[in-house]
Formats: sequence, C-alpha cells, structure tokens
Amino acid sequence: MQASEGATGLRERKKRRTRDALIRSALELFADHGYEGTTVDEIAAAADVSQRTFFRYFANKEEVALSVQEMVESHFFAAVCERPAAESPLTALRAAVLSSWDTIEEAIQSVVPLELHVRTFRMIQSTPQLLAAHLRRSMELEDRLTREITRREGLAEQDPRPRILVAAFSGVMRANGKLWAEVADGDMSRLKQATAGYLDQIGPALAENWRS
Amino acid sequence: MQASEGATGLRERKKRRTRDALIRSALELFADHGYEGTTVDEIAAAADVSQRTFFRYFANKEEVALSVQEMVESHFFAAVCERPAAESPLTALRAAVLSSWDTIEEAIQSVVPLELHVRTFRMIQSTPQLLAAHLRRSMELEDRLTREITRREGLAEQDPRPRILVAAFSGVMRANGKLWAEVADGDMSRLKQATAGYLDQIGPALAENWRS
DNA sequence: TGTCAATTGGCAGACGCTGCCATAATCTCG
DNA sequence: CGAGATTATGGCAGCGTCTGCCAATTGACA
Repeated sequence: MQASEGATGLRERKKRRTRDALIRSALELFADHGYEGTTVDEIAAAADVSQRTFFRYFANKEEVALSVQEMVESHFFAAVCERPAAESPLTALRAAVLSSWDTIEEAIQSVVPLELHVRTFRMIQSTPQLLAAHLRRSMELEDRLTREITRREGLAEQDPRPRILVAAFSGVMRANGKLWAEVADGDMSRLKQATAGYLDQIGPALAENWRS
Repeated sequence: MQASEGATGLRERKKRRTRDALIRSALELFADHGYEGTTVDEIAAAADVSQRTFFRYFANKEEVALSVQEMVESHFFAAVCERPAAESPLTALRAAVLSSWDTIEEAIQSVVPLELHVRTFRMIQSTPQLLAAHLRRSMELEDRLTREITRREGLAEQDPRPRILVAAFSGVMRANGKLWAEVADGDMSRLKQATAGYLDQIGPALAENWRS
C-alpha cells in the first residue's frame, strides 16, 4: 500500500503503459480512418494486445475515444473546487476554465500529441454516436458542478439556481467548443480570448429587451 | 399527389399501421423486460414483421424508443414558432411548453397509451445509451430553437445571447424532466405547476449574490 | 522458491445492423 | 381491367461490438 501516485509496482506501470498504448493507437487509427472505419480488432492489434484485453481496459469503443476528453474535464472540475469561496459562482467557473487550460496540456502530452487530441475533439463533434456519449458525460459533469456550487454557496439541495447557472455556463462552453472545432487552428490563446468574450454575455443574455 | 395529410392511399395507411405497431410492441416489451433485455427480433416478431423490416422503419433500436419523445419535441417546437412576435423569447418559450402540453396528449394516445409513454420516459432517463441519444437530439432542438429566436429578434447569427438563453431554458427543462421522472405520479397539472415555478428562477439565477 | 492473486488470450456465441436478391404487394396508366 | 413500373417485405449471409468462460501466463509477497 503506497501513498497515492508514483509507480507502485511493475504491474501498475505495465497496465498504465498498455492503457496509454491503446489510447494512442486508437486515436491515431481514428484520425486516419475515422471512428466507424476503425475496428476494435485493429486498435488491439496496433497496441499488441488481444481484443479481449481491450475490453478489459475500456467498457466500449466510445470510451477510448473520449478518454482524453475525460482527463480534461476532471482537470477542470478539480480547478473549480480549488477556487476561493469568496468568488461568485460564475467568476469561479470562468476562472477555472481559463486556468485549467494553462496546465492541462502537459498532462495530455504525456499520453498523446496535442494535435492528435485536437483532431479527436473535432471527430467527437462530427460523429453522432460519440457526440451523444460526450453529451451524456457532460451532463454528469453538470450534475457535479451543480452540487459543488450548491455546497460552496450553502444553498439547499433543491434550489434550482445553481443548476440553471451551470446549464447556462455549459451551454456557452458547448457553443464555444463547437465553434472552435469548426474554425480552429489549434491556437489556444485565441480560444481563451473567445471563451472569455462568450462568458461575458451570460449576464446580458438574460436581460430582457435585446432589441433596444 | 394529395395535399398534405389525410390517408393518401392504402400503401401509406399500411405503413403507418406497421410503424405504430412496431412502436407499441417495442415500448411494451421495453416496459416489461427493459431496453437491453429486449431484442430487435422480439420487437419485430411482436409486430409481425421481419427483423429486416424493423430496420427499414427505424435506423436503430434507439430510434423506436425515442420516437414518441420525438413527437413531443417537434410539437413543442411548432408551438414556439407560433408564438406572437411581440413576446419576449423567454416568455414565448415558457408559453409554448405549457400550451403544447395541453394538446400533445391525444397525439400520443393515437400511438400508445399515455401511461406507457410515461414509463418510457423514465426508462430513457435511466438507460445510459438512451439518455445519450436523447441528449444529442435535445442539442439539435436547442440549435433549432436558437436559430428561431435569432430570427424572431432580428439578431445577427453570431450573437451568442439566444444560444445562452436557450441553454439556460433547456437546462431548466432537463432538471424538471429528471425530477418528474423520479417522483412523478404522471399528474400533468402538477408537472405544469412545477415547470412554471422552475422557469421563474431563470432570472434570479443569473443575478449575483445569492447569499444575501 | 513456492503459493496466491491478477492479467491475459482465445474461443464461442448473442445481438445490432447492412447488403443483396427474390418475391409479393400496391400503384399507374393505357 | 390488365400489363408494367414502383415499392415494401422476407430471408440469408456476413461484419462488428461486446460478454462469459476457462486455461495459461505473469507479477507479488512471504
């Protein structure tokens, strides 16, 4: 029983290597032949394991495609939890997104090249099955964010306001991501700028009388 | 070439009957044995057609499970489009939900008993694969709503405010539906009341300083 | 070094879904 | 009404995802 991280034993390290190899192989094959154009057998063969072993690491084909995205999201959630309690919820969410992007890149790089992740992100947006799975995960993230903000603000569990705020925030982030996927050059600084601008619109969007 | 609806020919009527039979058979089997516990072969057999024919009516197993929900959503969207242009976007959305629920029931009844639809709705919420597909469709609805509101208000396509508003609205409706699925007795009037109450929170949710 | 637990591979099989072709039902128009 | 064009259906073969099961291998630990 070691503390937490670090290479515990050979077994652990080997598993981690196998997992990373599967992710790398999968994302590369997806980038080349598309999601549906790649079979699990091919992924397993490229990572030098059996198909049966693939399914011991990932519950299904979707999961390997979304695995890096999963890292990004849990990184963001951790950033939210670390924001000072004095910040308003929206400020905390905003700051967490922007700051988490500063530190996530190296974590991604340790598994796959950044450019491959960007291509994968685009693939998720354009593959119905993956988009569906991705959205379901996003809703789970919304749930967790809602609970965290309810806790921060000391509100009752049934109070709908955190959920609504999170929904608006997530809606902005989705639109932002979609836009980025369409036009993106992979330039992170421009993405951050656009995101900040978008988030500034949440207040005005709920004020009535846009036409004035 | 007839006008629009009405029974055009024998062929059309027969197709409609087959489709309805498939939906009814599917939802009943799902209610009895769960989504994953029901095979397409069983659904087809219950509707007295071949499996091959099932897949000519529905692209996949998900689609038949979501087919009634699809009716509800397009009915709602139509209601939005019919709201007077003078109403503010949020008012229009709110009025459209409430009014569309008044008139959708008979359309549902013409395909399946209402109670079966309620059970199906619950099943969708609790079956990961169906929830994912449902959310993807919901995002498509959000896109359409966003475009419609942008049009109504005469805004530029890039203006993010409609999208944010729709996201907040949809978030409320999702939370609402989830709650309803958990505690619901199938009582529509109570659902409508709860929804109205929820929607009233959108304004306050975006005001800062909840703690005061 | 020997025992125990975890990891892996391989195989059989269920299920979702598609392409293909033959057959049967409806439609259209002379 | 009837012949020919359209369209719906059934059946089958086959690919791909995913699971259960068992045997063999590999790392952990005393």
